[in-house]
Parts: sequence; structure tokens; C-alpha cells
Amino acid sequence: MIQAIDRAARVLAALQGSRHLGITELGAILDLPPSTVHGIVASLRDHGLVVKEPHGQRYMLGPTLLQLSNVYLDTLDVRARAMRWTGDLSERTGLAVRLGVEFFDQVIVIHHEPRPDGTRQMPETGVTIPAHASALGKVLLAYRPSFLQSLLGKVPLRSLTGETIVEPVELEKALVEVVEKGYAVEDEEAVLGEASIAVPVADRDSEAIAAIAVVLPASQQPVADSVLTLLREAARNVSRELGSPTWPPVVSELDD
Amino acid sequence: MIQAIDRAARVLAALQGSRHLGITELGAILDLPPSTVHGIVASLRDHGLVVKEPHGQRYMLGPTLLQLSNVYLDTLDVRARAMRWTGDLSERTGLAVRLGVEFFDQVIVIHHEPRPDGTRQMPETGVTIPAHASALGKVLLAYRPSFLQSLLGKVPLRSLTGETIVEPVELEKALVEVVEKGYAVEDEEAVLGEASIAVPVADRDSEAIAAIAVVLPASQQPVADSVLTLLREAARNVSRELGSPTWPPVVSELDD
DNA sequence: ATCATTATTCGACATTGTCGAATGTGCTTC
DNA sequence: GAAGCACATTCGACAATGTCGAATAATGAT
Repeated sequence: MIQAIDRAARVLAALQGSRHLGITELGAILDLPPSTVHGIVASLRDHGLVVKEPHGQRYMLGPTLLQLSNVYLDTLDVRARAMRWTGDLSERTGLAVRLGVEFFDQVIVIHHEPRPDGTRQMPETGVTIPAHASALGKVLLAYRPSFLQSLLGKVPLRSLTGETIVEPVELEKALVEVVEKGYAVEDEEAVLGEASIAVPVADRDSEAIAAIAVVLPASQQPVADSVLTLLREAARNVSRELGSPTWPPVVSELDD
Repeated sequence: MIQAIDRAARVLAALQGSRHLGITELGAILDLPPSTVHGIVASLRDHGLVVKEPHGQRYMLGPTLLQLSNVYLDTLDVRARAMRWTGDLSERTGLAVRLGVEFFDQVIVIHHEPRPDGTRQMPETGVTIPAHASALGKVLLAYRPSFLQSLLGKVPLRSLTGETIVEPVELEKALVEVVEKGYAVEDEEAVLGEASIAVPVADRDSEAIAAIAVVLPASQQPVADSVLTLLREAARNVSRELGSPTWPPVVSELDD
């Protein structure tokens, strides 16, 4: 680990959290002297990774991140393959669809299909959700034991709503059920009023590498069997395009 | 400039260009020994800025960029303000709309409204276009002389199509006209078959900080006056919300 | 205009990053 | 399965780079 790069990444993470920060504030957050922070920020600025806010002394994230992010999304085979199927799924269910992958102790939405009802909805691509509080995350936790192990190494689990599962034992029990049924349910655990159901996407090694979810109002729980069928179909189609010989995936082995 | 951070940023830029690269390839591009590159890449990996591709030895950009990018977009006041007006503009013109800002020698799309005809269109947020070859860019070059100066310091101008303006004198002449008319036109200079027209967005200092464009097939040139009127209206509305006392903006002063 | 706070610059030197050599890994061919 | 090759990764000596305290400059509020 190169310290200077670690520090630069931590500057970016601090700006991700607080959005606008001055040099002294960044120094306080990172426990570094202002002059050190200033050098780091200056280097990031030269590459457009950080900018100074238009009116004032504070700094914020910069446009290079958007360009790089666009390339990241473009590079994802699973996303390219899922575009069509998630689009179909959204049209046929009338629901919003999310495609998510593992991201540290969270899940990050790499593709979002808004509800096809013509209303304006916030774009969700790039949104992160705690893994244990989302259907997307629970699917990945269930089929990827290394993800669960990594998560449980970071107790305590965060509570987002009164419904969020925060006991490791309870979560593990829920995950066993996910694998048995082949899908995960989220019922107001991340966002009040919101429910979703998710299934895994498998790659050519039959391992779960992503998950697809449909999102619905909690009042519409439980989800209709027809929706679950369409969801499964979409995931199976994406998995097949990725070269998976089977669906659902196997539960990955835990490598020490 | 902190060398290690500069090198890390250059690794990201190399991966932005070529998408998948091995350590030796990165070393060749950056003119660094493999062991040095390996250390940099390992540091970036720890923060999710770079990942190893699922099957193989090569590296690609990582999901942290998506998360950071999402925050970048969220932090942009001009984008938040423009969302509603660009949405209206798209609905009323039936055309796709782009909101762009200056990005080194390019313009980067920070918000995209697809054509409201229900067809599937590629998302354009995060797309970069050479400034001199796009209506968005020409507006910003015209109203921001420092942008033009910076661009012309990097001859030669790249030719994208047979229509692209690559002579500095010709470009400067075109930009004088942009300011006279208050809008810029792009006619197959960036993409064959595609035309657009753009106007500036002003901030509280009456300086152009962004541009809004509508996009149409080249066959539909010239754009109808009614479309130009709606485009101006949208830009004026965004500018007013940003606190601009006037519209169009003033041509910024060139600071040495 | 004044003042307080914060940003930025500068340079000595400690420590960190670099990079060549050695070792390990993965892929291809037989 | 074994061998060979290309590339990735590890290791450690030491050169040079990054750090950080002090000084100076800039900014914003009054």
C-alpha cells in the first residue's frame, strides 16, 4: 500500500461523504496537517479528480470521476448483457429494476431501469445500499460466503429502519432461506415503504456475480408469482449469455 | 504534484483508454517498471478504484469510481437546477437534451435527457466530446476565453469527421459568430448524421458555466425557431435559478 | 480598512516509494 | 501431466520523494 495513494483515495472518500470540504476540514477528518492535505488535493486537482467549488474555498469531487465511471460501466460484461433483459423485465412487470454487484460491505447498483410509467424518477445507477438491508445484497451474501464473511468481520450491522436485520445469527438464517428458495426479499429494511425481490446472476463458473431485483411498494407485498417468474427468467437469460451452464448458481466455496 | 498520486491517476487514465490492461502493458504505456506499476495498482485495488477482471490477469476500472461519480453529479448545483428545465425542454421539443460543462479540452455531459419517444437510447451522462467539435463545447469556448486559450495551446485540433473545424482561425471566427447570435450549431462535426444547437447557462457572476443543447438528425437542419426559443427559455430559467442577473452571459475576461 | 481564519508556499530531512533481482503463477503446447 | 514461456508478484536496499512545521498570502466577515 502506497501511503500517498491511500491518502489520496481517502480524500476522495471524505469528499464523497461530506461533498464540500475545506483544507482544514479535510485535515481534521484525515488527521493530517493542512499543508499535507493541500499537496494531495493539488495533485488530484491537476487530474480533474477534485475541483474547487465555484464560489469559495472548499473542494468537491471532480468531473474526471464521471468520465472514468462511464468507462467502468461500459467495461462490465454483465451489465451489457443485462441491459436488454432488465429492460424487458421492467416493461413486462411495470416495475423498476436494479442490477447490483458486491461493493465492500454494500451492493452498488450498476444498472437501473426506472418504472416504465412515464413518471420522472431519480436515476439509481451508482447508488450504494448496505448489503444486509437489501434484497440485492442478501442474494449476493447468500451465494458468496466470502462476502458474508467479510461483512460479518465488520460488526455491528447498521440499522436503516426498524425492519433492518442487524443480528448476525438472524441474517445467516435468512440467507439459508434465500438459497433454499433461490430468491431474497427486502421488506422496508433499507427504505420505508419500499420492498424488493432479487435473484442471482451466474457467470461461466456457475458463481453468483450479480443480482437482479424488481422494486415495488411495500403495500404490494407479497410479489405475484408471475413477477417472480419473469425475474427468474431475466436472470437466467443474463446468466446464459455470460456462459453459465446452470441456474441458479452454486454457493461459492469459501477460500481461506 | 505528488508523483505517486500523479502516477495513480495516469493508471486510471490508461485504463479509461484501453479498458483492460495487464501490469506489463500498463508499464509500457506509463514507461514504468512492472514492480512499480504493481504497487500502484495494488493500492488502487484496495480502494476499489481498480479491479482485476473476473477471468484473467488484466485490470480494469473499479466500482468506487461509480460511487464517487454519483456524488459528483449530486454535488452539481447547475445540474440539480437544470433537471426540471431540461426535462421540460425534451418533452416540448421531442428532442434529446444534453447539459455539458468544460472538461480539459473537451466538454463532458453531466445530464442527458433522452428523446421522449419511448425508444431505448444509450445513456450519455459521462460522455466526453472534443470541445471544438460540439455545439456544447463551442458555446463554452465562445463565452470562456480561458477555455479557448487552453485548447489552442494544445494544437493540433482533432478531426472527428470531414466536417470538423480544425483550423484555429476558422474556429475563432465561428466563435465570434456564436457570441453574436447567442447560440452555437454543430453540424456533423462530432458524429456523422448528428446535429445540435446549444446555448450558454450563466451563473450569479453572469459567466457561462455550462451549456444546454438539443440534438437532432442532421437531416432536420436548420432547427426550427420555435425550438431555439424553447432552448433559450430553458437556459434562461436555469441561469435565473443560479442567480444570474442577465442572460445571455457576458464573455468572461481572460485572466493571465 | 481591519482582523481572524484558512489556504498556500517553502525548504529541511525523515521515511516512503521505487525498482532490479528473484520467485511465483498461469497459460499454452506437447 | 510436464515443460517452457510470459507475466505477475514479492522482497529489500537505498535514492528521492513526500511530509510537515513555520512563514506568508489570500479570503471573507465585520
